Amino acid sequence: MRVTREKVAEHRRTILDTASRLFRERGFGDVGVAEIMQASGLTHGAFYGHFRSKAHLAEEACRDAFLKSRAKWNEISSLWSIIERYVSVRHRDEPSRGCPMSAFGAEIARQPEHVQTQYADGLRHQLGRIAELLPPGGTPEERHADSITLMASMVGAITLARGLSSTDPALSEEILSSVRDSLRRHVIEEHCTAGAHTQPGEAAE
Amino acid sequence: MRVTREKVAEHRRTILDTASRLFRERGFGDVGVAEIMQASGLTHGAFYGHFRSKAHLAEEACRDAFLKSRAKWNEISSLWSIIERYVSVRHRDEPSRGCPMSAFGAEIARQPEHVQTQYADGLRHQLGRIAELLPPGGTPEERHADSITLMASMVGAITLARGLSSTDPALSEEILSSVRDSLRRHVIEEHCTAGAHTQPGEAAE
DNA sequence: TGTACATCAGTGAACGCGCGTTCACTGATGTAC
DNA sequence: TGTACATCAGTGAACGCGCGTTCACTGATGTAC
Repeated sequence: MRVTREKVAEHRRTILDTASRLFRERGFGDVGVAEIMQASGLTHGAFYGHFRSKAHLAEEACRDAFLKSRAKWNEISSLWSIIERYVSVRHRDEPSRGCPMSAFGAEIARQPEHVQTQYADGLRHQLGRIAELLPPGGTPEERHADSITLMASMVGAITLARGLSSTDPALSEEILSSVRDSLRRHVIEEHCTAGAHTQPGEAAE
Repeated sequence: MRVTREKVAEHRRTILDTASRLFRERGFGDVGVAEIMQASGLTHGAFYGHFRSKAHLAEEACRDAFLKSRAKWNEISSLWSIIERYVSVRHRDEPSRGCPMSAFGAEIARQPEHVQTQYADGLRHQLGRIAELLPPGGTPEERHADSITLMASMVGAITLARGLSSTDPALSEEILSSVRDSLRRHVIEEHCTAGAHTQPGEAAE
């Protein structure tokens, strides 16, 4: 049965939100069109009125996940706050609401190129945001390189911590705290004029 | 037709090698039993004479991938050599012969628990090996924490670099070189007595 | 060492199942008068 | 504003396909004499 134009737009957004969430939680391959539609309160047949294919949905869902991530990061005004929230037990346990880079992991490299393009765009934006929040100092190239190493540490920490959360929760949390502490020291020592060159143990909050 | 006992053992090893390679290259979900058997020179029906199920093969393949990785790391006697080889274009482009941690990424957390257990065991061994190679100094806890942060950086770098290698190869290589340089500075400056406290730019090879 | 037979690794057809996708149909919405 | 009809979003059965797994069968291997 036909529905209002407003409902159509609403359904499309719901499908996109649901897909963005489920794909991050369980990957592109393990989530089917039927499941996404059912979780969106519709039947699978209606899917192709909204999206041309599952691959096209994956592309838009990837873009959507990065947009949501960007919105969060733009609301946070300090680098340490981003690190603290990213490298956390909460983020580890909620991939469906978390960063697409950590959620998609190795799988993104096996997706169609138009999906990978969304990933690349999103990643560049996140790196830019980190560079903005990096304490002043250094050339643009150095700041860019610092953003990259910081991002890699955060993604690696979440990836490893998630892989261990069921079978070795103690080591999983240790990974998060070790990387978090290391990044705190790094950000505070190397860039903040106030706390520069203090010993790791005495680093100020 | 029946084959010799030697052939049986050889077939099992071939299946395991092939699976270990294909799973790392394309993930557990995207590689089927039939494909593994065909690549091993057998028909799919023979599979269940060697393994109880695909999940059991996944467990053994995960274990096998870590054993191969450990063997490589044990042959390398310096931390910088491990970093240099791990955070490289070559490793990025050959996941099938590379580190299972970077290859499995987020997917490992969705595998059966007995597969995740192999992952946890393997990860602990790799961390131990890094701790052994870390320059002397610091408490065991500090050395353990250092191993973790180093491992996280390496895994994050390869994961991100692989996700970008098709759509933004320049940034992909930049990720590898930035993280590699950062780790070289970190390892040399903070631990090596000879090169301690030199400026990043003048750090010795 | 040679023969007769039991064992069993490998083959390939077949199983049920869930996947992405298509399509004839339904009935409420949007539109023309 | 009210009526008649064309439009089209959503439904659910059906499509071909590949998946993991099973099984009757084959024929070379291993073994008992």
